[in-house]
This record gives sequence, structure tokens and C-alpha cells, in this order.
Amino acid sequence: MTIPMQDLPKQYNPAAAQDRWHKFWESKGYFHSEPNRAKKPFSIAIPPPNVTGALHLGHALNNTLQDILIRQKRMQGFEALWMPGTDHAGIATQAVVERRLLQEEKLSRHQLGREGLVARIWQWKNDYEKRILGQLKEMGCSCDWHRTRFTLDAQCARAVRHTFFKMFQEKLIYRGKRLVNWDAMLQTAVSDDEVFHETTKGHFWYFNYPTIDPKPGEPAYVTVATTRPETMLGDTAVAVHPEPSAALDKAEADLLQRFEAAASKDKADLQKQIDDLRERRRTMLADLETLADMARDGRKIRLPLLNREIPLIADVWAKPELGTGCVKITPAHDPNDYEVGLRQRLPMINILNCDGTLNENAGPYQGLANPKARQAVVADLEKLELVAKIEDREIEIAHSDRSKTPIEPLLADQWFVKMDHLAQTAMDAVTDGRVKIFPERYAKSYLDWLSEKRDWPVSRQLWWGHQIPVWYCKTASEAELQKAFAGRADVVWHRDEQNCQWLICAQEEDLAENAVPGHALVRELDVLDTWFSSALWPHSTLGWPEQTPELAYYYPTSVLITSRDIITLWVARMVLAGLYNVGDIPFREVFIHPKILDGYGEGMSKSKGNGVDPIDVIEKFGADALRFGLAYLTTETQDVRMPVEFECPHCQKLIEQTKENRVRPRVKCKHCSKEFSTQWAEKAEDKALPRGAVVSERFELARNFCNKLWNASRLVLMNLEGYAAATVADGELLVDDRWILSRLATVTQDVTTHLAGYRYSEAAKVLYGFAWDEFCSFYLEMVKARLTDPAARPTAQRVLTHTLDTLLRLLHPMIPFVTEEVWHLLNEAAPQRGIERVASASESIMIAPWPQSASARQNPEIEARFARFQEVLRAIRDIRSRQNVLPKTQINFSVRCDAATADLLKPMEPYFISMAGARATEIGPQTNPPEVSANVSLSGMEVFVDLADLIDVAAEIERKQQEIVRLDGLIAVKRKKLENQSFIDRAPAAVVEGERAALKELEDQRAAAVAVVERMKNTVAPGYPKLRY
RNA sequence: GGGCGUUUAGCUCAGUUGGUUAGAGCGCCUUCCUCACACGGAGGAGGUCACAGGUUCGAGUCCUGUAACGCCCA
Repeated sequence: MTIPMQDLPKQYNPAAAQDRWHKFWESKGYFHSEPNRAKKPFSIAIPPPNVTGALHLGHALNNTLQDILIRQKRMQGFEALWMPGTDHAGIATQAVVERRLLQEEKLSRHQLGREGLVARIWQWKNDYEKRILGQLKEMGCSCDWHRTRFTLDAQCARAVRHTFFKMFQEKLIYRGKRLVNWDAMLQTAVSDDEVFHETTKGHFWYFNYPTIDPKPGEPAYVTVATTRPETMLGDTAVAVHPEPSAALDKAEADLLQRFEAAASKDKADLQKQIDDLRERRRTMLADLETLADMARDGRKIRLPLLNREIPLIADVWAKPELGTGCVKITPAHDPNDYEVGLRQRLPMINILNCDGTLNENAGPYQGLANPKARQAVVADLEKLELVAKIEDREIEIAHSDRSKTPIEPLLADQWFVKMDHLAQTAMDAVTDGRVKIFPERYAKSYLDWLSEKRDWPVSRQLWWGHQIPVWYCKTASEAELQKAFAGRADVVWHRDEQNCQWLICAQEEDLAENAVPGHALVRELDVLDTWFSSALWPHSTLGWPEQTPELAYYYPTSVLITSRDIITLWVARMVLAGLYNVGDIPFREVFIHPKILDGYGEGMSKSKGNGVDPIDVIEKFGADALRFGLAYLTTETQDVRMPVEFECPHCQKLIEQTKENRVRPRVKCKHCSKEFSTQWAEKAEDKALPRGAVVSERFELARNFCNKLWNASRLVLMNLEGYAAATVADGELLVDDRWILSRLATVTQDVTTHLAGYRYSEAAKVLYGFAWDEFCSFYLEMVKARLTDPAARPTAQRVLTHTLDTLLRLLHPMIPFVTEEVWHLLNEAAPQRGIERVASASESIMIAPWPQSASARQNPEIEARFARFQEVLRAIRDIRSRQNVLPKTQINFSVRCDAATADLLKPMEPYFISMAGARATEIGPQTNPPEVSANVSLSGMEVFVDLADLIDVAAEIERKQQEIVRLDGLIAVKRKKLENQSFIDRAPAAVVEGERAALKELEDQRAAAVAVVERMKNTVAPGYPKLRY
């Protein structure tokens, strides 16, 4: 049958196809996968997006790349499972919800209570999970949605409990005091990774601490400097360097060395530093030596305000080249001081409450919070005249990434996972090649990070997460515990000697408060770090700890596709957790893809407001364009810079997105002055405005490509009347058929190997070039004429449908919707296809087999000959264009070439007429140029276009003259190269030969050009000024 | 401070193991709304490959240094 043309719009309509085919695929159950012994498994566990917010283009890229692989592998006959899900993202999600609660309802989490807050977060989670999964579906992601998991659901929770229990039992999990980054607003410790630094204006305060009973010649005060005065309340020592003179020597030597190596512009600055250091030695060294002696003597200092006696100690942390050379030591509130405290066995005094206010250890300052505490301390010290001086200074302040408030370092009880052995197993998996990381260089950051083997702090003082399954009991005896839990393998306990209590861990179920008769059990309130459950993702989603058929079949998963910023936090931990729990790696390969950056080169993030919603792109360009565009941009080395613009919903004009306007809920169009809302609109009045989509012209290439494919398909579909499937014998194939089939075989091979090596961009480019420049620009143009010839039509139709069929299948993983749309149309017009073997097409392209490269069809000779044809065609078109010949005017041309080339070109004569409006008058060695002609010299060929009535002689002569000049330049370079004896001697013979041939070619072209000018000058325009050449 | 990466046309990017006259898309110029496609066709202009050295017969490609930018870790 023929598809009525009016049914096929000239422009592809992505929205309709997306809606239709996603439903179709789901209803057919194509996304679902079950263990199937008859097939090989291919599985991917999705990097679960955080339920914090909606997905941006970075996620779109990540998931597009996964879907491309999954769809391809499915077509290749694998039992392909893509496991979807989302991450509870503990601290991030709780922070978002808490902030929202405070802004909109003026409620703190404490007012709401633990259960209330958690319920609110579940609501949030449900909303955003729905939105996220909806976004993935709109993108066409072929996840097995029935298996969707959430890191906090019952199945994942069970995996967490089992892992924790096993680690606790084996004493890989322990409880200890550590200095943590305390977020006083969220009242939780945050990891180093969740801290960012910001430079702000602050001060450097110099305080005098009185020496106790100074002897003659000894200073009455020790001066220390700090940027955080209130911490002095927790000081437990003042340190001075044990050998100040030697330390100064070393500092000076280092500076001198740098001075020698420095560029001249930096020398002045370094010289100043050296001078300062020498001055310092002159004025301060004696005092520092005295203080070092006093420290060795065990002398003490009186801490002002609290009147506490603290020791003067000798420690290398005190740098004589910096500040006063003495440093106050606050072990409980500074990471470096903490190290000193451990080294010198100093008491560690915590002066902070969880909410950031000072506690009872701060004496009269108890209850104050910063900045009041700071002001009070400074004011009181000033009253005592102990403030030596105050300097202005830029200081780096650590902030919590979540609450954006300053971090207070704080000594707290935390749970840790011992990393030494676990980290080693994860390192081994990569070094011995069981897990391969692409691109390879990322293996280094993985190994570097793991090799530090720092214990992993896993407790978080949050309410949203997996609550740690540990109960404390202070009063029971071990015998009582044994009795209470007799016969239970799912409960273990360890003694916490430091705090005189039992730590009881339960694997399956929560323990009741009265589980030990006569004693109260108190549950640990902390939850686990989000990454603890994420680390289990590849096996917890498959049912572990149960030995499910899924786990046996799909584990280890085939590949993990993720972004480089979580190689350490997530990838490394998944490897060690998989090895620990399952005894096998979680995935065989890891592909690290680029990041999407905005126009300023910054990564996209919710907090910066520069994230682009993939739905915006889908609405404007279509899901296929989004996917193809992203794949096209995914190269190995580079991040993707994506400048974006707002599209005004009123006037459709584009407005540049700036750092300024990208975070606003509403933006005023500078063209029409009307306002529109953005993705940040939350208030009703903002949301009521029409939404201004964020778009990027970088998707136009892909949108245009989809449209091109659509129209090429229309051409095919409109010419299938009378189509009858049948095999095509080699003898029936014309040169254009053999050429396109040869190219198709090569392209099939290339796309397959590129995708196997995660070279998405290469695969996309190969397909783009083939579909556009070869299939559309040449094959379709050539086949048009044959379709009108009843004798040639059947073969043309068969090769055409076969080629389109194969091209669609190759493109399907990248652009699933348009290919499925065309596939169905093609199935109506040509349900059976194939040239070697005729077969019925599958009901969906999703389940059609991936094309096999027909390597026997690859024909370099045909491709080379075809290239000659393309050259001549281009030459004729070039002449037409530069002579401004109207499209409807037919011209005559001739070609002078050897007999072999003539044999090739002669069969193409009809194509010159249809594709260049040019009729061949003569092709061969004996061709004489027409009296008046334009010409193009090609290697071994000369093309003449007879333009007796049309030619602009002056322009042609001018053009040829320029060409001679250009050729002269190239010839000179070549000659020089070939005159170089060492080139002749040392370069490979083939290269030298190539250069000689190239020179000959250039000389021939020059001679031809000279002849043309000569002829035109003499025969056509004798009066034209004498030319120099 | 350490590590990794980037710097090629006005913009965004390719450029495999060093070897003819360095490519693509967008934008720009000329031209054509020809019956698949103006989200299109045909043609064109535009680059001393960040800078300075070095290795080599030959360097965008390899080595050293410098600068700028980005990311990760301290």
C-alpha cells in the first residue's frame, strides 16, 4: 500500500511519537527482563538520582548513555536489564525540606518532631520521585520500571541491616570520638565532601596570656593570635616550636630556593618575604628560644577569663615564621590542634552544644551563640587589657554545603567503618583488571583515594535515613544479655568500655525497650551516611541478602555509567561493599562520562540555579534530539560546555541566561517587556506566568537530523507502491546500490565497535554523516530517477527499504521514537524486507535484531570509483554556482580523463542530469575543450562546462590566475621538501613516493590551468591584459 | 599546596599509532521556496592549532617550561 502523503507532515512531530511509542513499549513489556538461561545477561544499575530535586541535563546525559547501551544490547540478543531507582540522599533531602518548612511555615524540625519531619520528607520524596521517573520516561529510558527501587525502601533497608550487622559482628564497625564538621543549623556532622570554603573579611586577634610566675628575663605574657576568639575558652595549651632557630633556618632556605627558581616578576615578593623572615629572626628569636626553654621546663600559662592553668608545650605545629610564633591549642575545635592534642596527650574540652551555643565548659559564657559569644570574649579581654592588637584579614571559612552556614569543628562520638582491608580489596579489583575503568586515567583517582585507607565516618545526626540498628544498655550484665538473646544469631553485642555500656546490634528486627528483662535499651538516634546504602545498590536491588535468581543471573552487572565526581564517594565504595557482601565485583566496567557545564564553564547544579530541565529541551526539540545531541557531544576528553538561553513565551525571542537572572523565579523579557516564570517559580503569582523554557541551540543539529531522517523516510514511503519483497541478485545491483551497501556495511561495523568502546560521539557522527551526506544527498537523489522507470523500480525499492531498515536499526538506540515511528510506517508499506534473505520485520524496532555488518559487501574499489563521480559532480556544481547559472538552465559539460575513468563516469550520465542539470557531451582521453568554457582541474581529470553564452570571461581568468598562484605556493613547498636529501634518505619510501606523486599532480593541475588561461586569453578575449604566470 | 584535564575557525567542538593543501555543526556571505526535507539544496569566506623552547627528514599530534581556565583532593 501507499501511505497517503497528507498523513505525513513535512516536519517531524516528536510529541505525538513520544506519547504513542512509550505507551506501546510499556504495554508490550519490552522493558521488563527476567533471568533467562537461553540468553546472556547484560545489566546496568542506574546511578540513582537524588530525590532532592528534578533532573537536569547532566542526568539526561547520564541516562541517555545508559539507555543507548541497553537498547543496543537488547537488540544484540542479550537479556538486558536496566534497574531503575532513586536515592534518599539523606542530608541533602532533609536540608531542602527543613529549609522549605522554615520559610513557608516558620517551623523547625524540633517543633515538628522526628516522625512528623520524616513524614514530610516522604511526601517530598513521593513528589520528586514521580517527577524524576516521569522525566526519565519522557526521555525514552527503557528501564524495567516494575523493579524500581528506592535506597530507603524495605528491600534496601534489609540489605543495609545485614551489612551493618555483619560489619559490627566482625568489628569492622566501631564507635569513636572524632573531630567532625558540625553543622549547627542542621545539627549534624557533615563529611568533608559536604563542606565548601568561602573567603570572607574577618579579623586576626592577638591575645596576651599571662605567664604564671615568670622568672627574671622571661616574658610576662605569651601572645597568641586567632581568627576565632571564642575558641580560647576551650584552649588546653599554648605551643611554641621546640627549636625555633632551626625552623627559621629551614624556612629561610626554602624561600631562597624558591627565589632562585622564581620568574623575575615574582622575585620582588619573595625578596620581601626573605627580608621579613630575617627581621623576625632579629626581633623575635630570643623570646621564642626562651619560651621553648620554658616549655621544656614544664611551665604554665593562665588562660584568661576562665583562669585555667594550661601548659606551655613545645610542638612543631607552632611555626616561628608565622604570627607570633606561638599558637593556642584548642583540640576539641580545630583539626590541627586535635592532632597536637593527641600527640601531647592534652585534655580536649568541648565548649559547644549541638545547636552551636556555648555549653557549661564555657563558664560565664554558657548559652551564648556566635557572634555574641565572640563579642563577649573580645570585650572582656579588652577590659583586662589583654588584647594586644587586631588585624583585618581575609579568612577562609568552612561552610556546610547543605545549610550554607559556617561549620564548627566539634569533637563528637561517631560510628566508623574500618577501611584498611576493605579498601585494599577494592584497589586489587581495579589493579588486577577485574573492574576496568574508562577512560583509564580515572583509575588513578580511584586508587589514590582508596590508598589513604581513611576510616569511613558513617553516622549522621539526621532523621532521614537508615537508623543505625544499635541499642545501648548501661545496666545489664553480660549474663543477662546472653540469657535474653539466647539462641538468637541475629543479635550481637560488644562492650564499650569507655562509656561503660553495651552496644547491641540486631540484624532483622528492632529490639524492644524491654528486650532485656529489667533493663532499658536505648536506641541509637543517628542514621547512616547516604553512601552506605548507595554502596550496596548493585546487589541490594537484585535482592541481596536473599540468593535470588536475579542476583545469580545479573550480578555482577555489566557496566556502571557515571560522572567523575563520585568515583571515590560511590564507585569505590560499591566495589568494596560488593566484594564484602557478595564476594564479587559489582560491575565489570565503569564508564566515566563528561560533565555538562554552563556557558561560564561551571558544572550544573541545583544550588547554582544553572541546571537545565531536560523537559524544556524535549518540548522544544523532542526527546530524540535531546538524546542524539547529548550522545553527539560525549567525547572522551572534554566536558561539554552548553551556553543556554531563555525562550520568551510571549515573543519567542531568546534572552541570554546570566548568573544574575538564572536564579530568579521570574524574568522580564528585554524584547517585549513581558514577564515569564522559570523553573524556580514557587509562589502562586510567579507560577501563574507562562513558563520561559531554557533552551540551547546546541540541540538544533540533532533536531534537524531527526527531521532529515523523517523526510528521507517519507520519500521512501511515498515510493513504495507496488513493492514486492524479493531477494536481489548481485547482477541486478547498480553501481549506486553497490556503493550504498558497501558504505552501509562499513558504517554498521564502525557504529558497533564505537559503541562497544563507549565512543558515543564517534558513533553519532558516523551515523549522521552516513545518513545525511551519503544516504540522503547521494543515494536517494540517484534512486529517484530509477523509481520512475518500471524496469528499474523493483530493485531500487528493495535496496531502498533494506538500507532504510538497517539505518533505522542502527539509529534506534540513540533516537528511539522517530525510528519506531518510521518502522511502523515501513511495516505497513513493506512488511517484508531484505536483499539476501527476505524476512518479516518485527512488530517493534526495539526488538529487531542489531544489524550484522555484511563485510562481503564492502567494496573499496566501488567506493573509490564513486568518489571520482562525486568529484566531477562537485566540479560542475561549482562552475554553475560561480557563473550564476539558473537552476532550470541545463548546461553541457565534458571531461578529459583516461579510458578507465571514462568507463566509470559514462554510466553516471543520467545522474549528472538529475543532480547537476548537466548533460555530458564527451568523456574520454580525446576530449577537446569547448571554445568557451569554465573548467576545474582534478587529479587526472579536467572538467569543462560549455558556457558559450553565459561565461563571465574576466571572472574566469581572474579565478584561474589566483589558482595558479595558489598552486605555485604548494609546488614550491613540495619541491623544497623533495630537494631535502635527509627527507629522501630517512623518510619511508612510501611517503617519499606519495610526495613525488603529489608534486606531479600539482604540476599537472598548474599546466592545465595555464592552458585554460592561454586559450581564453587568445580565443575569447584577445584584448585581455597580458597575464603573469 | 598536590593530582587530573583543557587551550584548534566568530561560537561549540572533532582531529586515532607524528606523514598530502587541519575538519564538523552553528553563525556569516552568495544563490535557489526545483514535486522528501527552507529544521532544506548548491556554492563560498574564515585558522601562523595558547605562548616559548626542544626531539625529528617532518610536530596540531611527542618532550620540557610558561600562562590562562576547569575539576578533584588537601
